[in-house]
Amino acid sequence: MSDAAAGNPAPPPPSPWERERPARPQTAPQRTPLSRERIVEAAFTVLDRQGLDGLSMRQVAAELGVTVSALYAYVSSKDDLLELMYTRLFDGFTMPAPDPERWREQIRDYAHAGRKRLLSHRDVARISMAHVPFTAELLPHVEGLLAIFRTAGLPDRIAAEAGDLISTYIDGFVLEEGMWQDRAAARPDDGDSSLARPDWREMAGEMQNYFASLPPADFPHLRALADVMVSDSSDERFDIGLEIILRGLASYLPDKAPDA
Amino acid sequence: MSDAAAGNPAPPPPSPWERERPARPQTAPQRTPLSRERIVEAAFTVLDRQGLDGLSMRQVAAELGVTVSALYAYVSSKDDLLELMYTRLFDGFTMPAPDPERWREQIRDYAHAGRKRLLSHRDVARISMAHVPFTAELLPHVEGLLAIFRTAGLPDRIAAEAGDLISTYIDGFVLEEGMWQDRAAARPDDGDSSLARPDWREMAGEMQNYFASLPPADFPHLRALADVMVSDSSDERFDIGLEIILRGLASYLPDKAPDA
DNA sequence: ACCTGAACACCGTTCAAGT
DNA sequence: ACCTGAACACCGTTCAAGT
Repeated sequence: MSDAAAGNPAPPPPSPWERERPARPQTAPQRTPLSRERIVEAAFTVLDRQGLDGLSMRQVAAELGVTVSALYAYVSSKDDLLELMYTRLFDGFTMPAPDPERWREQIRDYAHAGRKRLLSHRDVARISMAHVPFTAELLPHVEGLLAIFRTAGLPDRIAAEAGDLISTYIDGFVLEEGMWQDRAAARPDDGDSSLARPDWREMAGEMQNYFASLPPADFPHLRALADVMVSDSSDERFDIGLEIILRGLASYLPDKAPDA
Repeated sequence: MSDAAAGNPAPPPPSPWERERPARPQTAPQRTPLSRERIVEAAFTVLDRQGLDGLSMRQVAAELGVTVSALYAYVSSKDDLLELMYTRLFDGFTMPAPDPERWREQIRDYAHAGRKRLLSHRDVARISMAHVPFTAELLPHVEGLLAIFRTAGLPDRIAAEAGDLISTYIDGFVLEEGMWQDRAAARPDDGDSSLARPDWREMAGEMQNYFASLPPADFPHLRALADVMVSDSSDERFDIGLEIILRGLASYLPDKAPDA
């Protein structure tokens, strides 16, 4: 399903924020030659294996069996590569036509898809937080999001802020999820049982022990909330925060029931 | 005004997330010797001058007129230094005693103070986003925040999420502010007029031009919202997002008027 | 047309050695 | 007790040279 078929508008001209990139080589591939696509793919492989801090141009080159300098014929800088990775996360992601009767549900779907996207590769929330989606390829998504808010009847100044608000929420929430996972993975607890699967439940237990060890007189509320903070799953906690935002937005709708 | 005088509880024992640090040397200073405090101060100087990407241990050492290796007697790693900087941002910041009648105002004050803190040095929002305030020094602030929410009457699961939500909002908002400023500063527009003062208004004009250049048929909502997105000041936009969250939270209060 | 090799100017961190 | 110097194993980026 192409963007056009899904009703998404064509990408706009490049914005002033976009880095210029070297033109893509147009020759026919002979023997799996390098390409921007292959480089991005290799970068995701390195990212999942080593994390963002271990993602270097040299590692990407090694992954491709090639010298570092070879990459610079296709990619103008590491920042350019990161922007490419950021953009690729949105591949195949299309915005629905705005339905004023279902705007909450549409935003929920958008948020869930966004979180899923950010969880699809390690540390991509960190990459996402460092980028603003005002590039030619991503602007249609922003448009689609604003369309939902405005069609729902939100005042313009609220709709304008709402897009940023939920995008920031998604990025920030998944970023924190990732930090917990990293902390859990970094614990020298049970040796190298599994390098790729940090254990959330183990970390939760440790958190709970820590909160329980706090002086009750000094931290009554933290102790009272420790159970719910830890026992709720990430999915549940994500939905709770999302619902707070949705209710806040709904409060600006002119003449509907306050809790539709 | 000490923490105790303000009613803030004493710092708890170190949590499992905290990096252990070398013990602070207890000798009397002879001739402005190194110290953790001086290193952090120098780090902020370098940060403001070169940004987070230009903040290196070597630059900090140079700022102090000292060899890099000298730093490692006081600071166990660069991450440790960053955590120290993060913690220092909260110095002198105390939470008010929760007042259920004024919880919205108290949260607004907290958010404004938080944003001011993040704007006090360049790129600190990026540092903040990479840290979780669950260290001994910062836990009292979390406690104070949760106290406001719970005392106001919010259900536990909402209160537990509310702290994260507004903290993420503050960090994310200021992070974006900083990105715009960096973009504006990076523009090779009018030479090196002033290295320290990126021009928000210039960037806003450029954004507006860009939005105005979009195909109206494809981006009706973006075009419609471009004016308000750009003409509102950062302060106004921050307050709007904050108010959306506060209204969402208020909707969970049991028996008050929905719009107190 | 595509890639290599070598170089440049940096990093964080460690550790023996100086005073 | 405090700091230096040198080294190690890395970085991103450039550019002449190979094929």
